[in-house]
Amino acid sequence: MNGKGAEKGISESSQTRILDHVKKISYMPNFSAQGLRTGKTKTICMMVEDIADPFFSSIARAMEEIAYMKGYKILYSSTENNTQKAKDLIQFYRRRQVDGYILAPPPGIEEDINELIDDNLAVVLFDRTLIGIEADNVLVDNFDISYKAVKHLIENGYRNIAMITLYSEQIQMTERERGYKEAVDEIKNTYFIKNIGFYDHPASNVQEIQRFIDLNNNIDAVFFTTNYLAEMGLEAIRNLKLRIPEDLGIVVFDDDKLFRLFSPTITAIAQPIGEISEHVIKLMLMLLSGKGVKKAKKSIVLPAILQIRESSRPKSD
Amino acid sequence: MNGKGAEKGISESSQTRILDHVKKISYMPNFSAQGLRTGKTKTICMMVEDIADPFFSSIARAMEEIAYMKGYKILYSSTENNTQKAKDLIQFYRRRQVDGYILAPPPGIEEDINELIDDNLAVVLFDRTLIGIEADNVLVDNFDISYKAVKHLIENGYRNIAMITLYSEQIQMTERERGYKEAVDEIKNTYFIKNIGFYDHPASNVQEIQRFIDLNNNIDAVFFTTNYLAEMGLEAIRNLKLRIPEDLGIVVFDDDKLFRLFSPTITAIAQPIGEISEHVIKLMLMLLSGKGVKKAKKSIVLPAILQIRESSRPKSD
DNA sequence: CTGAAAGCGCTTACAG
DNA sequence: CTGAAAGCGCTTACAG
Repeated sequence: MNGKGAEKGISESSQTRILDHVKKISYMPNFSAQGLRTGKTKTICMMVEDIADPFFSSIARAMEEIAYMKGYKILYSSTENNTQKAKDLIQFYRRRQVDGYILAPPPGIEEDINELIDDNLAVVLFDRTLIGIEADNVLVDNFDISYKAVKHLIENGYRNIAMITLYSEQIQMTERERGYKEAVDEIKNTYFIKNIGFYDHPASNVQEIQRFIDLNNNIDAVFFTTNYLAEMGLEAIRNLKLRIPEDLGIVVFDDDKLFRLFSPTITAIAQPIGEISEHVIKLMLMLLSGKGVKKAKKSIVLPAILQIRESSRPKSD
Repeated sequence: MNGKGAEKGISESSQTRILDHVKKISYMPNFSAQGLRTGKTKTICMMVEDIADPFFSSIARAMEEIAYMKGYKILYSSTENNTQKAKDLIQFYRRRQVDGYILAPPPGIEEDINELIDDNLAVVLFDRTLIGIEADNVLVDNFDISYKAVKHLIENGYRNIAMITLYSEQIQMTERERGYKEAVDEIKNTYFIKNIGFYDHPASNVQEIQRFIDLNNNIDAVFFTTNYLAEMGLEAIRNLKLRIPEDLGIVVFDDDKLFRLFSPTITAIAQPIGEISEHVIKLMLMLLSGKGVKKAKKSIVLPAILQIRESSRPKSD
């Protein structure tokens, strides 16, 4: 029944007879019992900021598919970027003895992650890392693609480029900021940066962005560092009755299926969902198989793609 | 430790002493052992068409939150509307002894669902039902809101209204079609219906829709019965260089966060995500608590909301 | 090589 | 009322 009939020297006919009977009574091993005996549950948990975010839900879908083929099931949870909720979730999953942890970690859970690793549990981080943690991780080259995106605006004639971003010390965000700054530095211009709170009310954020754009009316382009900031920003721009890209060029970090259908279409940075998912699951399976546990941790950095569309087309003036 | 100290007559000091120690050694009961002993796993599975679809991922997020507070964890899976995959998943979850099944069922799994119910497992359906199944379910009034949506187009002066929908016998889709037909019947006009295959290649679907609109050039409005059909339809309309709503009014079933930011903004039917999720979890918890197991099954039908925007504004001619 | 027995960590029925 | 023992369904080390 474990597929080792041949090497154990059990006759073919016995094997078929037994397997037929197993099929007939539709025997299915009890998972709790297996879990109790082996300590393995064939379950991997995945914690992201928000499972309803298109980026994370697409990743979830892709990972689910790959993991399922390997006999693993994935449990999803949304951390809401909340440190305490993430800590609680980790405890919750430990009780459930999940085999592996795939995390897009919120800030402040360094210690909890290190405990997992110390206890020899499989951990793979993605989208971001935390300082002081040695874990396998899969990242996108946030700095490089952000630099390229802003550089693209510059090459198309935009000069006073603003960045609208979160108040955040998280590495994926600081890297995006670093890319923006490096590109702006090359034209020796000043930064126009507006920070938004993650937990603030969307309506007041729209107001904030609106005021920012209005006050800095020399701005001729905006780089939004996340999709939901862009959503609020597009509303602000609409309220201000500014034309895209004539009055304001736009580039957004994270693509959306609908951006290519906007009028004008929206230039966006597309993260390689499929590749990220594949690498994460591959690293996870390697850890679960026992290989690589003692090895040096791997950090995989993938390139993202700038989807150039109309919202950043060359300035005519 | 089970909170029954008082009624068992254990002194307060002993209680605190024990609980303190429990906390110190951070004891956590083993879930597999509990599951093995009690047959309960405090886990609910949820099977939807595609976890990356914004409608389903929003539902997932909302359900996760409610269930988590009640001590339940949710396992998600995408069926891809594939009968065999759904059957496999059900078997997979049975082995794992999940306590409850929340399903947006694909066609052809009637028997599997009835087996679950016969075995006294908790089952709640949502988004759609299947004929011949007696299970608790939560639906949206697809007929009513579709009727209202098409009626709204008629009231705004549109006369030759097309419907672009899936080839599908699923109840949520046939109800949307029925709503369309009832509204068109009232102006005694003909139906313009284009059916699309769920598994066809998106690019060829865009071509199909384009040809349909082009050939029936008297059409002055389109009702898209799902969000992804609208996505393809908007691309087709763009390719044909038709103006919305001057050349073609638009209403879409399922709202998208970005529809209000389009130019023009897109009129859409918004399903009550929060309410659906609450009702589903409530029914599920009722079944899991043992109440209502033997009771007649409940069918809850919720109203949806028509978000009227610019893509369906009154015709001026 | 094979089959019986031990034990994973709980919960609960039961003897004292 | 309380504490020890049985047993959930597996897997695997071990005796025969």
